[in-house]
Amino acid sequence: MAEQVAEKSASNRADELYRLRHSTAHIMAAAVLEMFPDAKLAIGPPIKDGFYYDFDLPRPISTEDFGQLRGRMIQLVKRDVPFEREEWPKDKARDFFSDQPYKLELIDGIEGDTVSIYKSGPLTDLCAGPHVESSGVLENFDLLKVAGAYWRGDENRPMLQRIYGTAWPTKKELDHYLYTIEEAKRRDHRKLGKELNLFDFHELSPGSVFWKPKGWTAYRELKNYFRQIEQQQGYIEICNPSFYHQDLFEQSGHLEHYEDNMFTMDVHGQTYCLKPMNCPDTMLFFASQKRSYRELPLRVAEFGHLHRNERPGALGGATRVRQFVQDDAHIFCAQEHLYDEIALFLEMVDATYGMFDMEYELELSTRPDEYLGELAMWDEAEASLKRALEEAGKPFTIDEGDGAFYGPKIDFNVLDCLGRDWQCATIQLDFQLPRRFELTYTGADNDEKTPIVIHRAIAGSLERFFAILVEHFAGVFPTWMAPIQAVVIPITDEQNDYAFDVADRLKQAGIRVEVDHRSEKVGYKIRESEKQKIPYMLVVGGREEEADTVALRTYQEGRRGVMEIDELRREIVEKIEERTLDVEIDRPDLAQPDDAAQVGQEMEERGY
RNA sequence: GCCGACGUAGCUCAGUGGUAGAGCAGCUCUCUCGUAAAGAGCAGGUCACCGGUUCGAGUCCGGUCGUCGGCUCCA
Repeated sequence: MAEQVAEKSASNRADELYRLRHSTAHIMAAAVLEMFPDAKLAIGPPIKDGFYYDFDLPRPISTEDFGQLRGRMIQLVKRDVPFEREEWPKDKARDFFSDQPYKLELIDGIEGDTVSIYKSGPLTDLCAGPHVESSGVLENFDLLKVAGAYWRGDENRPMLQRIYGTAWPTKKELDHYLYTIEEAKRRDHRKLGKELNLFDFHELSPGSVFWKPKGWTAYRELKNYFRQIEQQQGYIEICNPSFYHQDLFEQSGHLEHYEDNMFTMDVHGQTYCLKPMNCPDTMLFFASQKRSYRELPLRVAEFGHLHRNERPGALGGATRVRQFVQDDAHIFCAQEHLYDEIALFLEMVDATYGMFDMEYELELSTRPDEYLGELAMWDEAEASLKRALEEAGKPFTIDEGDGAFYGPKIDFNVLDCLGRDWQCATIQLDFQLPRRFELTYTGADNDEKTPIVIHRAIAGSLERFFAILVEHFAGVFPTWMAPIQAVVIPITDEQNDYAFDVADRLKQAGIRVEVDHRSEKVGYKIRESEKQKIPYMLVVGGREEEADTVALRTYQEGRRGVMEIDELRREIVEKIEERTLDVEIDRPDLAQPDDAAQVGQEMEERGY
């Protein structure tokens, strides 16, 4: 019952935001028409957090035009122009929109003999509605950015200019939203990566991460974690080459489907390719010896370096790169292993994301219209996936028909600080690849059988996952991942020897510790350590040296007072060994006022 | 790849056609200091790259590369 009420109120809220944002889009279109009477209008829907409208304009528009555009919109809001709905026969609409080619195309796509029209001030627009009653309530908006967008999302059709804006019922919500945008920029992994000296980029290798010592240390810790849980779950790890004769990808089918994304090179008259995925060469591993049913399920991990030739405009930070490593593994198994393998993987994903306190969403994609393999196999595989999901007790959505032609899959999406969702973990069943490589194992009945392959990754791209973690933590790594876990700060040069002695004692326990022995004041060194987000700061002066202690300050808790070195060492070592999440995940900037996230999801589901 | 914006010192950024600037970081010296910035001095630039206009280009124009925001694609 309570749930129903909540649903209803979210619905009302979604309706309100829908009307508000959709109407603001119309007001913007009206203002654009005032500025550019020849503008051709495309579509202007509400979206999560705001709205956009696509235009075909006589000249490029830029944020420099926002002042004027905003001013004209405010005028329309102040005039409180009503939104009036009319129902027109299609012929009348075609006549009216005769110089608006995109509207004409939309009219042709609408069912029935009539279309609905909304008039608001100078704008008469083809629109299904609904809208607010009049524009007076639309005062809490702002214009955000301009972007290019293809008409109907088709890259073969004209490129339009899209203006993005945001709109809220109250000034408070608008201000909060604008604040979240600023706050999100502050924790952008590209900015933090530079400030914390984690990684770099260089134009001589676009789309590649240059790992610096600090970032590489944290990255290695992350990779070690994946190695460890895989090893605990009975995975074996291999390391194969990065480039292959193209025949490998001919056989796997990648050349046919993926060639545009592959780097190829001529080697003594033969064509070689950098591998874009680990699957084909893992097939070679399986085929490298005679296999028995006793070996199954065979879980083979490979942290291979992958190269994909992304289009220049698609690159971005460490989240979208040309070379990366996946925490990839392929499980060779029989039909009867499917359920257990899927269930085991769901546990691993949940444990990992839980360890980082990350939210994620699950989506099951089922058999597409064009598929390969036997129907019965598909049905059984999908049933296994569904049952594992249900028994894991996590909510999931089903995307019917969105599976790959070679098998169904589950995708796991996590949200980054900008609210973008990234596909990280994935588990895909594959009935085709083993056949293409003619893989077999000997069954208990001495028959040769074809295994099923499961592709799976928890982080997906380690580079991307690392970037998401940086944003998630706002640069404050838990102690086990921190590049420098402790810094010893002598108060004067007198304590330098003692400081190095303390550092040595911690180093012996495997703790990453440095001594800041520069001739600077304590305050200065503390400030530097705070800025570098070092979890443990150990101040040593005359008193500490005398008593063989340190004055402890931590990033999370501030001053903690004097501590014995053994006790401190135990505390840090335990956190490292347990991989304790000893940082607060600070999400105030991610929090939406009330239920905007739910509303956003609902709007998405309705196809707004 | 497409649309748009941007590219000046290691970093953050000033510089509207007439001698390339600041803060921080770096180096040297002084200070030896008790929990988020001590002081002084020095050094640091082919203004992304290529071409054009001009007596003269960081500045104007064209191209290339890169970065960013989107679109398309996607881990």
